[in-house]
Amino acid sequence: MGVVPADAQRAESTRGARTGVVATRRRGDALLRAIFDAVFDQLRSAGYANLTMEGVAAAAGTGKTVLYRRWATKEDMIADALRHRLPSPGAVPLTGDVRADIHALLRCVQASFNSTRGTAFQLVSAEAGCDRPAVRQTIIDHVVEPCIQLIGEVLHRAAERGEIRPEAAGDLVAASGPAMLVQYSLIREPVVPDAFVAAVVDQIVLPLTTRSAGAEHG
Amino acid sequence: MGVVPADAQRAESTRGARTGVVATRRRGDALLRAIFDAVFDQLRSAGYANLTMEGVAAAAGTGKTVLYRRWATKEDMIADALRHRLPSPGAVPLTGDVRADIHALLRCVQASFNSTRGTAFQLVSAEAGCDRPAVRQTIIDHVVEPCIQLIGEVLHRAAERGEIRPEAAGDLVAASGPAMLVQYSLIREPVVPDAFVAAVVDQIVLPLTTRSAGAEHG
DNA sequence: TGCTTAAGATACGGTCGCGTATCCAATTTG
DNA sequence: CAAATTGGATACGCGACCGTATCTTAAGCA
Repeated sequence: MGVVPADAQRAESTRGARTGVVATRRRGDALLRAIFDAVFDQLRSAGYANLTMEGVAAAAGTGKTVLYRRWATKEDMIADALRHRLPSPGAVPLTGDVRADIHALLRCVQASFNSTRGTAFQLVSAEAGCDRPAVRQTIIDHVVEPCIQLIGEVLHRAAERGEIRPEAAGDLVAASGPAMLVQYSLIREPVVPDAFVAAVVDQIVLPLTTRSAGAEHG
Repeated sequence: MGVVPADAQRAESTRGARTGVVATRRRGDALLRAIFDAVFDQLRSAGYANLTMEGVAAAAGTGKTVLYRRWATKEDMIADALRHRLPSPGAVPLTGDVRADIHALLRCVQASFNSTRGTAFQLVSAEAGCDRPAVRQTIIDHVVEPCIQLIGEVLHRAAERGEIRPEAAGDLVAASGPAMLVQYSLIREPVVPDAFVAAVVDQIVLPLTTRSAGAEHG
């Protein structure tokens, strides 16, 4: 073996069957993109618990070798995939309009689901409370915390301008928007629709900021 | 082998080291409780992805045999553990007082975290968006949906009595409380403190129900 | 065109966990 | 106390996946 005509096998290789193309060999970014697609594909179909390097390699139409050349562990690979796909809340331009800014920041959280095929929070919580939270922290640090933080700042400045009631500029209100999106992704379906984001802004976050609301509670 | 004195080994068995007791053999419910403790222990320390039957057996001070006598698969075992440990929202007595009832129902969601060592939502989302959500559905069906449902009814009746604004009796407001608790458990720490539940009631849910709130939005 | 780099197939030993079978001993039952 | 039951310890074959090594060949570059 090894002396057999290799081209015969090559003709019906896995990759050919997947793309339908005559097996053009990918490199660099194109390959990387295919791998990341495969990662989220696998997360979605098999779940985090059952994701394997071999499965990802097969889904990407490549070999384990290629993966191990880039990442030492499964966690590294996933964390890297996230870093490439997750949006950056810090890059969201803020206008000063409370409604628009909160909406923009929540769409950022929404994008973190949709850009990862709805698996982002699956990842966060697959390791929740676990002793070694490897992947989990990537998402929290990269998207959720910054978004809550920025929403908090938006609220705080609005409160200083007197646009909203001062009590609304607290941690809980700032966290309410992201919480609703997470909830939706977990309970309903992985991908959060635009309409839901808008509904959260108008029926949850903004109502909490209006002048008279909640004065008698607390 | 097999003819060696078995008592010599028995003296320093795993179970003895764990309980400090002279290895009294458990049965029925006592054994079941030890197994469920071990399940949540393992979920917490190793995570859902790394939970194994052998690990649970070892942690419970028993053998795989005992587990397989009761459950066919890992998922069955975990689902059963949940069914035994999760609170029943339907059993919460409702008084008619909006604040008290919502508080009671949210404490039920809180209890679903704390009674499972904070692993309940870890489980929900470990399989979020996955093709075969085995364990996930148990928690959603058993606690989260009923709680949201009941909160919705409480709000609805309060709206009919004119105690809260009618728009607040919608799905989003009903879901906001549980969403905040899930968020906390995932982002901050697995176990949700009492004070946080109270803060959610008074700073999020109730403010959303007050008369004037949010009239101009949406 | 020839050289260098990296893709991708394949094979391999090793480990881990699965699920079963087997046997022994502790409880419970009558 | 004898019988029936169930807990508990191994042992074992099996398959999946890991991580590495090897080799061929396509892609990019000078």
